[in-house]
Amino acid sequence: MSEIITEMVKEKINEFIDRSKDLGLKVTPQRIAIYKELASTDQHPSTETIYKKIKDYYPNISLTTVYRTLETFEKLGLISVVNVLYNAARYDANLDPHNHIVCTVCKKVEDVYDASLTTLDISDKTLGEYQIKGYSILLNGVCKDCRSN
Amino acid sequence: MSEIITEMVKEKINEFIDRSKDLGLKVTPQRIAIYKELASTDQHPSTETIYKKIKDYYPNISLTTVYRTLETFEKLGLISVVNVLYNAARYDANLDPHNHIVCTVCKKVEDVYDASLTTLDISDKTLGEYQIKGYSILLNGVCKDCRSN
DNA sequence: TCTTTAATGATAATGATTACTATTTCCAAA
DNA sequence: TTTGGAAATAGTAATCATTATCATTAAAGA
Ligand SMILES: [Mn+2]
Ligand SMILES: [Mn+2]
Ligand SMILES: [Zn+2]
Ligand SMILES: [Zn+2]
Repeated sequence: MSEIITEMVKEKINEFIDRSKDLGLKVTPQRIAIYKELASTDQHPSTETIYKKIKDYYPNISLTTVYRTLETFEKLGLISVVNVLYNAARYDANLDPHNHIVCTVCKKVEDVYDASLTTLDISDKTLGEYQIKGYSILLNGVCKDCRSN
Repeated sequence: MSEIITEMVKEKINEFIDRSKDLGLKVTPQRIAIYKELASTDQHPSTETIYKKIKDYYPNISLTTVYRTLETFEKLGLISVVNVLYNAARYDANLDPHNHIVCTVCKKVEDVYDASLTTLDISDKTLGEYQIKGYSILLNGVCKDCRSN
């Protein structure tokens, strides 16, 4: 299992490197580390969380670099921001169509795959004044752990 | 028109006062001012914006009070938070079922009334592990002004 | 009116993010 | 393979939004 994940992550990193080159982004060890951490989890980590993980094996990476890099990746569409909480931004390297649910108690963010939520027809509905680009659905509830607490 | 809005707002304020009493909240001039500003607009203002408006006629109101009061109102369900941007929280006194669209350029937030978006069946779908409370849909696009720019 | 307790205002503290700048490093061209 | 220069990084200071603290004030029931 962990082997398979590692292989998948390796693939993703290679794709990431290719895309970086296409985009004219320099491929640095920091950027690879940041992308790798994000691609290795489905936890939607914050900047700080990613920073701490990398610190373990790359002790002199700068928090500033992590902030800047995540922002760069996001602007270029290499990753996405999961805008869920009112404090820290949470990131996601998974670009497959999906939505998220947040536990209102422990603030955990999990993926929700449901075709009926990713295929809403919003083209003509809504405000005619807007040129609609997309939408995101954020569900909220209480997770199993927090219910049994 | 402006007369009619004023009447509607007056009504809302009276309802707000009644609800406050029911909830055991003290009715203070600060609270009335904050609720009034929020009930008078469809712009989804931030704390800072509300604070500045009130300052004009109530110069010694404290920014802290505005923060604290909006949080109190939100916790009690008197208003809602529109979680759209990554910086400041935006509030809404309009509790009718509706969603929001953000202009990705100017960050304006507008209401979207569309029954098909407010009546999604999320009860059984999604993660069985969660006890679902609700959902919010955030559309994004470019507004008319920003397209003609 | 009096009393109690919640609410407020002033200010300090915190947490997340951004700005700045000197130094380093990627990488394309020679 | 070297090398020049632009891009990226690290370290630090600054900023912005929000929260904590605490002494003072005021709403509202007795
Ligand atoms: Mn996700
Ligand atoms: Mn609204
Ligand atoms: Zn939970
Ligand atoms: Zn706009």
